[in-house]
Amino acid sequence: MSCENSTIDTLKNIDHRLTPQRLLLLSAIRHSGEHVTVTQIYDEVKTSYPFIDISTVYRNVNILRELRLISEIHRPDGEHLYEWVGTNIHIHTVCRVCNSMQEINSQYLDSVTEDVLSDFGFKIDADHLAISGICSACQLEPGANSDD
Amino acid sequence: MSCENSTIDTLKNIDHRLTPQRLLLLSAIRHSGEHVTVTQIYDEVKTSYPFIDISTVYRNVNILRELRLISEIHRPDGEHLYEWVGTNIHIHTVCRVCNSMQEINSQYLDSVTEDVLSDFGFKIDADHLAISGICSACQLEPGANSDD
DNA sequence: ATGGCACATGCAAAAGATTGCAGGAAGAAA
DNA sequence: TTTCTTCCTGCAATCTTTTGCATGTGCCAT
Repeated sequence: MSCENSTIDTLKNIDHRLTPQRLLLLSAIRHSGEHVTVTQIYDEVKTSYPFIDISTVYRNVNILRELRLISEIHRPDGEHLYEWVGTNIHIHTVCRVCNSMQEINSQYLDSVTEDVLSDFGFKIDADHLAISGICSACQLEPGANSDD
Repeated sequence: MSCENSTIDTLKNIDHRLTPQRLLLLSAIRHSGEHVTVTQIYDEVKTSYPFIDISTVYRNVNILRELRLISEIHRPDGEHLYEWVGTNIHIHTVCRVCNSMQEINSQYLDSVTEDVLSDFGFKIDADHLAISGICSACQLEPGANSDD
């Protein structure tokens, strides 16, 4: 799996080890091509290594998140999703009615990022934000748009 | 407690009942004046009504969130915080290093909100967003700012 | 004031997520 | 290859959050 090389370097450079479990987990997230839950990762890894423990998945997911190799998205319904952070940097919109997600270019945040940095010195992570709202389809549904 | 009147109306208008537990819980969140966890709400309510169950707190917090009477903030460390949604509409910045939070005016999001609405038809909830990043203090710490 | 319905509550059990620990293994050095 | 250190894993126990159920209660209609 040559596509894992940069990841391997990233891990090695900061004193993290390449265990079979971790590689399988990385591969499962990377090749899922979408946003996955801890349970989905667990189930996927179990198909090739049935002895893996769920706590290993939780621990690794947190480590990879801290290393910013994967990003964590909080859906309005509380579910946590994880996705590979590749070269395709983007942010998400998440509909709070139907939970659908859409990727949008992170450049949409450029002006906010600039303003907040100059006014507060706060440096926004523009690479894994999930913005809650209502998608166009759900705005057409009667009642879905009532914010009163 | 006259300040609860508008809340009472909001609940009554949509088929939700005013139980003593719910009122105590509402009051606890409203008068805390800051962002609180489920456990903090539970402890606070218990001082005046020791028989309340933690599941009641969880259930009510979710109901109130769906009604958008309170907002839920996801800290980078995974903790969920709740705060009263009053007239002071704002968004939060949350430092992923020290977890400190700062309120900023939601007008900072106006341009993004406009752009995303016109380009995708997605209507952003600009009233309870928590933006992850690094605060000015933590940017000065050696190592905290390494994004490589 | 009373009756009835639907929602809310408390309890207990289940499901989901985290943590401590002892053994095992990755990676560096010789 | 061998040894050593440090991190990682699986297991079990624990903590947190959610859910099912029977009972209780707010609130509308009468």
